[in-house]
Amino acid sequence: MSKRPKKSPKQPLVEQSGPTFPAGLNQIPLLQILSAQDRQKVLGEMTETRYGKGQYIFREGDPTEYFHIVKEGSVKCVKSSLDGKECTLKVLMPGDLFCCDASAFDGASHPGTAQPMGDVSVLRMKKEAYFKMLRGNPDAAMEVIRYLGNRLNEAQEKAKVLALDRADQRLASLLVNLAERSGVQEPNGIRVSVRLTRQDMANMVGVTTETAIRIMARFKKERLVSGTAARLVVRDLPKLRLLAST
Amino acid sequence: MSKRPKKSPKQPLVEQSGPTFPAGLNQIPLLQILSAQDRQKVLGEMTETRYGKGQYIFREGDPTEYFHIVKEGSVKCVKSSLDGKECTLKVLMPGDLFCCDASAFDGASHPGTAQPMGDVSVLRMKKEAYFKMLRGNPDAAMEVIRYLGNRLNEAQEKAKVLALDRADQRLASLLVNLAERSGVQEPNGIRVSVRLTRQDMANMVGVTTETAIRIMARFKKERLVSGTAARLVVRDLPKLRLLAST
DNA sequence: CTCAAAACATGACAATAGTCATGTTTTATT
DNA sequence: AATAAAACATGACTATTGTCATGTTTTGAG
Repeated sequence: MSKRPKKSPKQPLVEQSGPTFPAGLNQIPLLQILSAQDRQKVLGEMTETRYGKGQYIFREGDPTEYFHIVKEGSVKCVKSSLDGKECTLKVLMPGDLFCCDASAFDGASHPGTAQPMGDVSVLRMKKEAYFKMLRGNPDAAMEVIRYLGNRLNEAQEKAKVLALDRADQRLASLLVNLAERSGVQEPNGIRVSVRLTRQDMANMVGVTTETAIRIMARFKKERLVSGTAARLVVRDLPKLRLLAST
Repeated sequence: MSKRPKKSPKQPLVEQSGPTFPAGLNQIPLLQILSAQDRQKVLGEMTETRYGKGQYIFREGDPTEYFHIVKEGSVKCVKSSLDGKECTLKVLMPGDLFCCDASAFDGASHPGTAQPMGDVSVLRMKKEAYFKMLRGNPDAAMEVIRYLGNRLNEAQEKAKVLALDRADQRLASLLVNLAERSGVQEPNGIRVSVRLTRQDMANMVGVTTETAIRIMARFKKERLVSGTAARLVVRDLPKLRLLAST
């Protein structure tokens, strides 16, 4: 819920074009479903692009031309209101698809902004090629349906939390999700592998930065979490889970 | 956000089994996409069921066995928190699909409750038959992808509104949506064709019933709306739209 | 290493929305 | 038409969260 509009990006996008063959393409369910030859074909049609801090993958209102897959790093999906407040709807991780949906049809424009969180690498493909691929691969189409259904459930669960829970409960839910979905076990707890400032967390649960700071300070005092931003550790998952659903 | 748990339903479901041929099957994009013979086949595999007030189509936690289409009337998708508060995530209208998604896979259970709003008629189909149909009909699969994508965008827009807007703005958004999506032009405004009490509206925007009543009273005084429940009329759509995004 | 920017922190106060209590009106049902 | 149940309404008070101001600490770029 930050009010200060973000500075616009300075550098042009660093682009590494051409067919992408090797590397960490495991982790991507959609590609693994394809037969070896279909996968080669699809990879030949995809371009890998890297983005860094301060850049945008695309912005709210831009025309929709590509289907995307996160290959490395995290990408946040953000929407803004007219008065400059913004909220983060989803953090995409490697293997996540975006613009695999309706916005990609109908010649519409992007309903939100996609922003890298640190350095990321994204695969993308012209939407026409993507649709053709889906039509020719029932397995791929079913995988996309499964994926979108999961995203829809997730989004609805998020709406429920926003509608019914207090700020501290929403933050607790967020921490539980992060620990479960991107947590790394450590001696003193579960470290969240994505760099998240209090402001980021605030934007994810619909509160002001000050409120997020105050609640996190309380959580820290109660030994539920420790650390900030790059070194955020969940120390008591059960208690947080309890708080989230009380 | 009602706290009083709803009374459980008394009557068993009224069921009208067997193949469903005629009637208002226009309005259903997914069926219209199919070839005449595929459509006949699918209709032969679908069962029409009617539900009335106080009944449930399915409840949160029930096992997922069927794919559903709303044929007549409106269905609300509801989630509850442990302490009995509930929120309405979506009102489904004729042509809307539900359980077309991931929850239907994985042998999972329903993430929310589906409740008729007044009398409704629903078509349903065993999920195995549904999946088989999708695999054999790329056009149908693409339509479901398109549909799910739209639902996801809608859910994310809803999350944004819940995260960033005040109660009166959220209610204004709701009224704008209702007027646009189920509105009937009338001499003094746009009547909302779904019966909606203040409590229903409260559950849709994540406020208490009292707050919804107070805000609606204010809107009435300002001539933005008139009427209650069965006769809710939006009198000044532009002003509401403005308020929603201010 | 330096220094500016970003992130974190905290207090005082204001605005918003929830809670509880109570009463009236409307709506269905017999 | 009678009557019980829902829905609508309103006041008084409380809890939660936002706003604004100000200061400290941490981080990252040069």
